[in-house]
Amino acid sequence: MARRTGTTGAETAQKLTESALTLFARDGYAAVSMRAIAAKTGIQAGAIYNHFATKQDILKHLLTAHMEALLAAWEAEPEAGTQAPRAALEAFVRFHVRYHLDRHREIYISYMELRNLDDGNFSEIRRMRRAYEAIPRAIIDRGVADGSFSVLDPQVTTMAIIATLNGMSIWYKKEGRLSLDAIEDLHIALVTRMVGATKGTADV
Amino acid sequence: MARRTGTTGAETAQKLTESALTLFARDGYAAVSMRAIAAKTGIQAGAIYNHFATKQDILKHLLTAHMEALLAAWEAEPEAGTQAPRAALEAFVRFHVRYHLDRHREIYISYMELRNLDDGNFSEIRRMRRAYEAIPRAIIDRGVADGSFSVLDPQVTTMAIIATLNGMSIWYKKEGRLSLDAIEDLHIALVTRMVGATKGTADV
Amino acid sequence: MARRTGTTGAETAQKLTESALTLFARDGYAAVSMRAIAAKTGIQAGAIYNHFATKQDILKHLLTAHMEALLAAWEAEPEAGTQAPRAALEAFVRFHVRYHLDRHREIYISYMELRNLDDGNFSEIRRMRRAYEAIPRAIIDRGVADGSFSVLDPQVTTMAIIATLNGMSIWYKKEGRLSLDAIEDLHIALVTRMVGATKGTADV
Amino acid sequence: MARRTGTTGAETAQKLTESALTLFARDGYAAVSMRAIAAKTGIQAGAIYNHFATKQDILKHLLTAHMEALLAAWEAEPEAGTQAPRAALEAFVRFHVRYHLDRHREIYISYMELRNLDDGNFSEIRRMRRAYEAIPRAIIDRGVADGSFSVLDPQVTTMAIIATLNGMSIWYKKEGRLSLDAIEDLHIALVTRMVGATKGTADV
DNA sequence: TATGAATGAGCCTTCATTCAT
DNA sequence: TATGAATGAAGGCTCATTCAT
Repeated sequence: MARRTGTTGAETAQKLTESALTLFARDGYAAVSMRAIAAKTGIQAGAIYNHFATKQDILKHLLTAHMEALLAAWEAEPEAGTQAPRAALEAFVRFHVRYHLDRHREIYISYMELRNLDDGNFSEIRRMRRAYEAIPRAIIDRGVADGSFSVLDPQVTTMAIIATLNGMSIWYKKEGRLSLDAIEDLHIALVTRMVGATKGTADV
Repeated sequence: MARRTGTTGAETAQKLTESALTLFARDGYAAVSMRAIAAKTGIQAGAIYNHFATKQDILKHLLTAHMEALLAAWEAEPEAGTQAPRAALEAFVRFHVRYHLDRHREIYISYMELRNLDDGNFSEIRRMRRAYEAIPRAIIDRGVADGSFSVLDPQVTTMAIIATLNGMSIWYKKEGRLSLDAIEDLHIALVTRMVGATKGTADV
Repeated sequence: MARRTGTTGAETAQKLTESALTLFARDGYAAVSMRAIAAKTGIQAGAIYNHFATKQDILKHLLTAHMEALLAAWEAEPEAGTQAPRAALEAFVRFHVRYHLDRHREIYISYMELRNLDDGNFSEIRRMRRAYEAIPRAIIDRGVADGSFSVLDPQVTTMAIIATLNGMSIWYKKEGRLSLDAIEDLHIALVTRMVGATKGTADV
Repeated sequence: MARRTGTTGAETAQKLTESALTLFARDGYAAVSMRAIAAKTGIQAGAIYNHFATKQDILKHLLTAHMEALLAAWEAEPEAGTQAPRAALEAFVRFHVRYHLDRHREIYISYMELRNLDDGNFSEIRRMRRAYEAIPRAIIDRGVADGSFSVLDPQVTTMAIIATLNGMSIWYKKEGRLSLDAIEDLHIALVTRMVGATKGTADV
């Protein structure tokens, strides 16, 4: 029939992305049907196409929006990237932990659904992901350069830090044993050790 | 329309698991069709059912076989778990790195396809995975107890180590910049730092 | 790829039941494919699922609709069940013959496809069938009670009458040797004899 | 592998027909797979083809064997067809009831699975069935000719008798309310009435 | 914008049958 | 004769997508 009174296209689109995010994270992109997304949203499958051209577009939108917001959020951090390496790394860890606290689903599909992106979309997301990974890498490089850090291999160390932080973003539950503050402190300590920080405030 | 001369069932079953492993790792369980597995194996889709009852069974077999072999391999390690914490952790890292060197696909699907397992199968795999994760955890606990290690939280540290090692297992390519020996050394160093090892031979 | 101009869902559903009825009656439920039903209806197989959830549902619908209509038609008969036994039995035979005249297929699948119903559906149809068979049984009981009929066993007599009438419904063809009136008269005579009617108008 | 010691082909073939008879009667020809027949027999599906060329052949064999045995059994009846109409009809009913007592399955598939026969097989079975139906028809004709019976239409009466007897063969259970003798007597009485027998012993 | 009906492709699985062993 | 592995076709059903309304 027609639009239900009081709803707007933007609202529907927003609800659709929310539904898709939940379902993709829970069941995986390939296992989620357009009908399932529509049902969770309270509309029929055909109506999705008023908002997204394809199922692929929904995934792309989810991942792009997440990465863009993530990068923008880091940019918005006060003094992002301007601090001394030790403080910068600590700030990055804190930022990552806090930013992903309510974004389990986003970070999960960001790593699980990459292979379901079409080539072009994949490249775009990979570019953004690399931009994000470049943040800790740059901090490490600066730390190595000024002697704050001592690492055997900056790239491997970066990968290990990213893996540790992403892993945590997935398993961490607010209701769990550890508070957010504790999680932050633990990971700052871990990361500090991984880079072989030799001086500064947060020594563990 | 019958068996081709010279073939046996065991051969076909083996080829099927190999095909499925490759395809599941590349495209994901849900995106791989029985026809695709059959085609890669050189048979018709229907013939798969002489070897596996369902598509789900193939996945289960792949994951179970991998986890069983992994646990058995660790058990077969000389002095597994009997060494001092520092040496034991080093041995574990070395084992993990070497064991997974040619098993990108297995470790990948072990983490990516868990959600595609039926409930019963999922529980079984999770149990085995926890058994594997208990290995570094036990080493850490021993190290904390005897003062070899200093960690803020043994569980979080274990998770971080697992995440680091698994991440590496996925991105590492033999033809890449780093040799296997280098990868081993780098990760031993990283993990040693993560546990705050305070004494012993492998200090970095 | 969408609805063809001028068609409606109700029309398609109606055509589907008609197609299924014909095919089930001719080839049997198990031997008829959804594709065959769709083809006879002029749509693709997948479109059937906009109207029926499963193949089983089509069969259930066919049988339920038939039995409901049959029972409702008897209820709608003037003086249904209020006449004297002899007249009531005659009315029932006449009703059965006339009602099934154009319903060869319905009565055929009602007896042939019962075993292809799922348990729940089977029970429901059996209940309705028993309600229909209770009609002649009640008449016979009344006739026995008031001395109009003389039967050795009311239940066996009822079964024999039902078998006779259903058999006729299946082999009778309008274009055949016998007119509808003749068929009616012949079966009234047969049934009258079967119940050992001892008095009344329709004596043969 | 090879033949299991102590079994012969004839034994296997016999067990196969028994399995098929049970399964066809219970689930219908189309719903029974060669694998199901093999499993019930204790062999693999492929081995069936040492005994029957096709699934269709099994059905044909079942129906042909049943009809041949039925006709032969009637031929073997003492004085078959030589008695006076009244006695002959009584003998036929008695024969039919007794012969089918342990042959629910045979008579059931004889009526249910006709449509699953290929054209040639169908014709052959129909010919035999007609030969069987000709038996009561001939008796009726003789009875009408000599004044023992009074029927409005011999063909319709024959069909009604066949329908009554077949129906009984299907619903009758040995453990039920009625003994075999009672069933015989009841049906002799019913059939006697249906043909309007005017004189003779078995008057009811 | 949304619905509901349709398409055409594809999916997992089953099946009758064949044949090397 | 029997097994076990294979084929090729088909079956019920789902799906992304389209489009008249």
